[in-house]
Amino acid sequence: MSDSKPHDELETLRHSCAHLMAQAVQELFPETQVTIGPVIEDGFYYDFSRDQAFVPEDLEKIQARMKEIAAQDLKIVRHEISRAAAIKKFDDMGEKFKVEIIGAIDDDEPLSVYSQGDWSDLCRGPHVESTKQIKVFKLLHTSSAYWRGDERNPVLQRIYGTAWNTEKELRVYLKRLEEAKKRDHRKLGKELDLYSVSDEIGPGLILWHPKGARIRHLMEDFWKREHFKNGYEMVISPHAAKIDLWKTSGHTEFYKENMFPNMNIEGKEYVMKPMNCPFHIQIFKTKLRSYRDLPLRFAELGTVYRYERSGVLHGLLRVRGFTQDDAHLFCRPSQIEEEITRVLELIISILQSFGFFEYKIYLSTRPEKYVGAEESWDDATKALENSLRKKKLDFEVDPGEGVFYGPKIDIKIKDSLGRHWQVSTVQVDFNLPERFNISYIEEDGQRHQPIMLHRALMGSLERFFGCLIEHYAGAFPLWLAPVQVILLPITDKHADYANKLAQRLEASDIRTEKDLRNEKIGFKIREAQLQKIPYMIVLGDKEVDSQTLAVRKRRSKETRTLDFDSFLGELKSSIDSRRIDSES
RNA sequence: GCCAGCGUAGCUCAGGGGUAGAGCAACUGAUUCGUAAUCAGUAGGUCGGCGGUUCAAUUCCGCCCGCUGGCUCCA
Repeated sequence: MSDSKPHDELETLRHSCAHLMAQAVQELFPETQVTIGPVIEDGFYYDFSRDQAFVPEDLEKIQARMKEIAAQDLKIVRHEISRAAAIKKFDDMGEKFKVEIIGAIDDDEPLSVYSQGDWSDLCRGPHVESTKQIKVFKLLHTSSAYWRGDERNPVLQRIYGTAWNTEKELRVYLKRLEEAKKRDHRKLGKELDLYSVSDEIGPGLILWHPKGARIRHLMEDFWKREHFKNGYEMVISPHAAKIDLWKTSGHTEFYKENMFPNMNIEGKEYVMKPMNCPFHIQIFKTKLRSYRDLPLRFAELGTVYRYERSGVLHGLLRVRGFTQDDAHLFCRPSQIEEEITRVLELIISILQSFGFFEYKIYLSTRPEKYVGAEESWDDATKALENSLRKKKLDFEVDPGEGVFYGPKIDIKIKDSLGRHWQVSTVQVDFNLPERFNISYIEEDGQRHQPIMLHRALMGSLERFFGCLIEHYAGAFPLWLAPVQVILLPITDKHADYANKLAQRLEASDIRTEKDLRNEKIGFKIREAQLQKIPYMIVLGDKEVDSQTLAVRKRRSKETRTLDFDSFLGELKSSIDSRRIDSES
């Protein structure tokens, strides 16, 4: 089986490698049935039907067998086969999943079988010519998956692997995996004392430790300043509301499976909020709005609670309570494009400030099931598209992938390891204005329904923080570093000078720590380095005598001797410009 | 939630049917030192929880909780 994308050479190799693996598995474990084995980013997987799961030792055996089969130089041959013959062939082999696959293929599409030695598989191809060409590969891990991704279907055993043209490419890839492991925000979160989750509190609920919270405050402060500058007003809403609000909004109908169950307060049902929008709408509704008031931009760092199945929780990236950097814009239809453009500008500017310069942007259009008039959808989609073009942002259209209430733009950031994370989103909403029956008075003196836009830039602060940790491998740029400077006196004779400097730095809003412990300087440097503190200041007799600082940066071993003012000047210029360079 | 694996000191991990061990961290003392680990000592654990098997369970079994890798979904 294969996906429908055109195959490049490496994909063909990987696909053939998946076949090679399937052959090895069936030779070693004859009771196993094959299903599908597509190419994925950086490798491939194959789903097998088998009662027992594969264990790591099995992977070694399978991999060894693959090497043997590859060495046999089996020619990989394609033949077309009639539908009836195909069904009979795979039915005889007891491959009931393959039979099912054939049943799902269009009648007019030719069926092909690829054989290598006595092993064959239904497959569209293409494949390499011989098993011998598959030299560089490694099986990575196993997991389970449902047949066709549906949990009502049988459970399959999946094996993931990777294949490359050269040993060197494989080594580079494995190195990248290792690097990603080192940068894992869960590992760094512990090592740098940024956050934790507690069994006693509950899974998916984050405790921000002082250093993590420090960064969060910096993120929030920056975010708020930028929003005030850009014509937003801050609102604050509670964490729970009566169930009726969510009935009106439609959440109990469309979002129920993601909501925390109701709680009963004096006989009334309340629910933790999974979104902020209904609250902002209530604020909009507290008075009669004129077209002169629009656009109205309500922003909130709003903490929401969503039920996520326990198995999907993941560090900071997938949690049950998180804070969205949310905003809802109410505008006239003619203002959509301008507003979207402004949102896009703000998104790009903020993401760049945090060090993300590459994006993948998706425009999702009307799905099959939708609310609102077709014409409004077309206009809004056009407005989104125009804004993207005006800002010269490359994007892909995801046809029919919009949410039922309106078209949207999603933005994924690319981190320093080339991984993509969904963060920003801008969505047009035709549903809530209708459900809550909101209106404003137009120039014509009549009530009109405003257009409502939802948008988030960082998405969730938790997730964004997780991305930041991994993007910087914990070595935050100076403006974000929880501790910016650490003072390291060589002996306790120099402690007074350190205290004095600390005071002066703190008075200038520099986040400063001092290490007055009775330890050798090498030890203090090592710890500061492991804590990824941007600036280490060594203070000994020389510095005290000359009233200077021996400055060592986290990324270089060189030290420079600076006076206080020029050191402070260097810090300030980096902080004020939110510099993201490898040096700071 | 489902499949698989894991859960031993604050952290990283070893061990294993006869009620536990290392390194780092913590604490105490000595050392006052110039750019990635100074030395010595002390203390620290109902071996995730609850049941079961057994003369005896941290070890074997069951259930529960949590974590990890996936499946599905999404900020």
